[in-house]
Amino acid sequence: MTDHSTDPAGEAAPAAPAPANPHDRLGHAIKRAEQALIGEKTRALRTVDLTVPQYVTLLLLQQSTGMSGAQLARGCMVTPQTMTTVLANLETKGLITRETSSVHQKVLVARLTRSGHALTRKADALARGVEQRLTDALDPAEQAQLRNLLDRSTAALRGTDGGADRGTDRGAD
Amino acid sequence: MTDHSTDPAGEAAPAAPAPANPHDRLGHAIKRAEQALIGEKTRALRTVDLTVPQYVTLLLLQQSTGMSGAQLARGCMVTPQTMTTVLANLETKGLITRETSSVHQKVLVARLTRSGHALTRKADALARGVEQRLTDALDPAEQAQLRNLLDRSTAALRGTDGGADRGTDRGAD
DNA sequence: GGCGGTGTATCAGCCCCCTGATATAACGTA
DNA sequence: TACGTTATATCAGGGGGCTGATACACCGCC
Repeated sequence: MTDHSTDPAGEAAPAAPAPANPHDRLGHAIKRAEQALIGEKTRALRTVDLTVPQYVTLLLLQQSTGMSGAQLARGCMVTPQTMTTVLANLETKGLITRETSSVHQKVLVARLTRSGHALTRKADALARGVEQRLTDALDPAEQAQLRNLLDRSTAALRGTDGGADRGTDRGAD
Repeated sequence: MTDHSTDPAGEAAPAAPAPANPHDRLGHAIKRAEQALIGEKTRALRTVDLTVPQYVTLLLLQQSTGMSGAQLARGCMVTPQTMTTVLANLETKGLITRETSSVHQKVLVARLTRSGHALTRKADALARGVEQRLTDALDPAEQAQLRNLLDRSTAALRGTDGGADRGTDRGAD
């Protein structure tokens, strides 16, 4: 949209609408990168009518079929409740089937259907395309550097010093 | 928690529950860092009964009062629809007031109330505490490096070469 | 003066994600 | 065998985010 200088809420905003952030937080850069990543992936996957969580779940199932909902939740780093709805949506689409485990009456294991396999391959190609933009923009040394810095940031954020528990420990990837 | 080796869905999962990811994507590191960041901020802000989007909105209003919903949406990088619900929740809490702009009948401008100002200061202190963990873990050179790599990643992801529009162009921060 | 484009706000519907609570199945141990 | 622990799945409720669609106000142009 470029920008519109009409600014109809004019009676305030003494400086600019987005003034130079006094706390130009490093966290903001992380957030923007993640937002760009998930946004582009969402756009790419929309062409096959999949959301990002749905795609990640399918990918996990392609790698090792017959996982339970709880396993998938851990693998996708979401709560079991969230995975329940994702799986329900995937089943509605006919991409997976769920049946009780042969070794545990309570467990529902999920498997890709034929069309689920096909769509997963298509979706993965699309998602890799987005990821490719990252690896194209950074040389291998920079990629390693970025990964290192991010991992250290993650560790620092997750406390390890705070002492308190992490609530639902979904971080135990 | 830790891990349980029972693995009741056993009839599948030929390898481990979370097999070494064949595509050990860089994007995953970004996602994890952002998830840790927002998770810790959420935890910190819960003590003052605020969500992250609510806090960001308050912070924007503190910096320049009287912004419209659309301006706030752009500043927070969310859609106007989302901002509508955030503002409604903030108004219910008595932290902001909204009134029609003097220059545009259609526009509702938001202002912090007295308690809104007070809570924003408290919340900002909490959020800064989380951000502090980042700056403590990385020396200044590394921080600059991380910011640089993230910004380049964001730019690469957002295309600038893809040519297509970005859908709702909320990226115009 | 009428008209369309732009900006704004909001409703509706859907998905994701969380916390909290509940119910059931398998396992280990007394 | 009875009991408690663990893991599982699911329901209920709420916040947030998106797209799509609708409605109103302003502005500029004809």
